[in-house]
Amino acid sequence: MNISDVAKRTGLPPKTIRYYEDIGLIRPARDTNGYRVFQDADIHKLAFLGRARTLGFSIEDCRTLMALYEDQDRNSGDVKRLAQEHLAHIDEKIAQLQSMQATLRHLVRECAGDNRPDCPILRDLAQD
Amino acid sequence: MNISDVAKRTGLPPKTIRYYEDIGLIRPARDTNGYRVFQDADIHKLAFLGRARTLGFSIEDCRTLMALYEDQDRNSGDVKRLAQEHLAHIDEKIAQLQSMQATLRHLVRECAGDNRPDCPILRDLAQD
DNA sequence: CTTGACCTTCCAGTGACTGGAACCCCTATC
DNA sequence: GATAGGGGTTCCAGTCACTGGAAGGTCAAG
Repeated sequence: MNISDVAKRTGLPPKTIRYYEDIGLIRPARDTNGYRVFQDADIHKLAFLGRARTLGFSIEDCRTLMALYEDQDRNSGDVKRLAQEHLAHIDEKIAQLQSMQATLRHLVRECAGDNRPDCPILRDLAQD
Repeated sequence: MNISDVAKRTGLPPKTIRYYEDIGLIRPARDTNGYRVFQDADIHKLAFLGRARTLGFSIEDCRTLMALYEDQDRNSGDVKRLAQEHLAHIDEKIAQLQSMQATLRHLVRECAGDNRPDCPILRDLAQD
């Protein structure tokens, strides 16, 4: 299979697939003309990576997760720890964003949003 | 005032303050020795920028907000629109993160996290 | 006069792609 | 056989908002 077919199958853009090869996450074979040839195993790996990325794991986490996936002697504890750390990270980000959200919602509600210059949002930013 | 004092006062690292000058957000004066000399107005601007950044506004948004702040003839509607767009962005991010959070929480709960290889997290990623 | 803490500029790296240029390959059609 | 198009390839630069580090100038204290 060529790269654009794989892109359709996995939902990953060709550029991203090439990038993943670049950084050593996959190693597709090559045809005599230099084109990448993807086997089922490559597609499986890319799907795995895509799913891990949509769950927000970093590329380095993905690398680790793939290694664990391929290691028959892994400990599920290692996977769980990674996932828990990532989850903690996400919890933190959500909290930060929610704090921004609350402040912004409040300010937006206060602001008339008309053609006059008076603006509670700017007043807040300037901390009057 | 020198840069490290300003850093303490505003909570922004010296590197960031220099960067903000680089991209034209501030224009501090210079001493004869080449050192930056910060006036109250500069510090005020930096505080404004710092606050806007903690609310998650992009640098370009900050530039626009500062311009609006300094424009006596502004319309608060322009400020409000910017804030609303940004808020929508944040809402979206939160929703994404919460979806990841829900999935990860579930998977982490399912995973034994012991020394055996069986792992629901990896099973999910591989979409068995 | 030296030490150490400032300050300066400039360059490179971060993460995870993404856009674009320049070029090769393959098939179909005129 | 020429050409058009739709693939593929590599490589370089840019994104965003800093951050680290090197190399060097400046200043106050002892």
